Amino acid sequence: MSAMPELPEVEVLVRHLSPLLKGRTVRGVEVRRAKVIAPTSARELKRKLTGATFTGLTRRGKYLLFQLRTRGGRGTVLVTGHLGMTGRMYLQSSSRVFPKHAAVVLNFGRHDLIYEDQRYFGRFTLGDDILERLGPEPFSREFSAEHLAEALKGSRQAVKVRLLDQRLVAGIGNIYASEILFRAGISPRRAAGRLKIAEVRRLWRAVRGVLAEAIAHGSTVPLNFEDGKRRDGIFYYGRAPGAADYYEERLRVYDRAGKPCFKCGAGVKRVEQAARSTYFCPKCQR
DNA sequence: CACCATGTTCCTTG
DNA sequence: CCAAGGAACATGGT
Repeated sequence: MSAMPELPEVEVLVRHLSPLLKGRTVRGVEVRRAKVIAPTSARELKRKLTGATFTGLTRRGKYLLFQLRTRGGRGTVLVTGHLGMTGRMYLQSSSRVFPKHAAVVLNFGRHDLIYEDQRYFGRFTLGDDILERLGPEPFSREFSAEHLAEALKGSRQAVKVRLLDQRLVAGIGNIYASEILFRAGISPRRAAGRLKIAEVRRLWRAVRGVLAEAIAHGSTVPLNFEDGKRRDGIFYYGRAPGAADYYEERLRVYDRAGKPCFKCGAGVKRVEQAARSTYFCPKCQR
């Protein structure tokens, strides 16, 4: 399976890129796919970024937030990035030959920041307006068990589908939604508003636990974005670049239809919810 | 060759 | 009006 960036993957990437970008000044901006910067125009992006210096990179949900200082040092520039399903961002030595699906390239002189995206579902836009639509960060104080209970209350929607709503809590995607419900021992098909208090608490703990473990694991895998082959070693599986046979399964249920549940041995099931795959153990998850 | 995969936004239906 | 579901986006893998 290839890599789909959800909160943990973006967090690991941000930790990796942040120190590499800090202090670098943009010398050139190449937009190869206007779609990913819309509604920003290429002209505007170039004008704002050229000569600006990176001061910080943070994460909000699955979004990356780039912060820069303008040439004179007076103003600030914000750029919001999203990796969609197939986006990658990495720094490499400058080259006139860009990767096939390079969408935006920032040149720093001897190095380039490449944003490539096979399907161009991601984004790289000026401003941070989009972040206002997001609910709380899962590790923030604001995301409490009470907040979760309140957000689920009265909803007849399946709890799995609710977890994907970025206004409820930011950063959970289709893969970790299944993983979280498996850990919580709750069926993805349960109506969100029907969960008992104890179940909501278990779910809340599982959200933090699953995401935190994924970040911790991803942080142990050395990143190597310049080997030209696998650029997704950090995602979901721990596979260190150059160590082809090091393979550690991290996912407990996702993509395991028909295989035995790690807890009880029963067969993992796949169902479709809101046109997305959901995996769960019908015995462990009620 | 037909179908499936991920995330987000937008549109339609109930 | 809101909830829920599905399509569209683009590409490659099976």
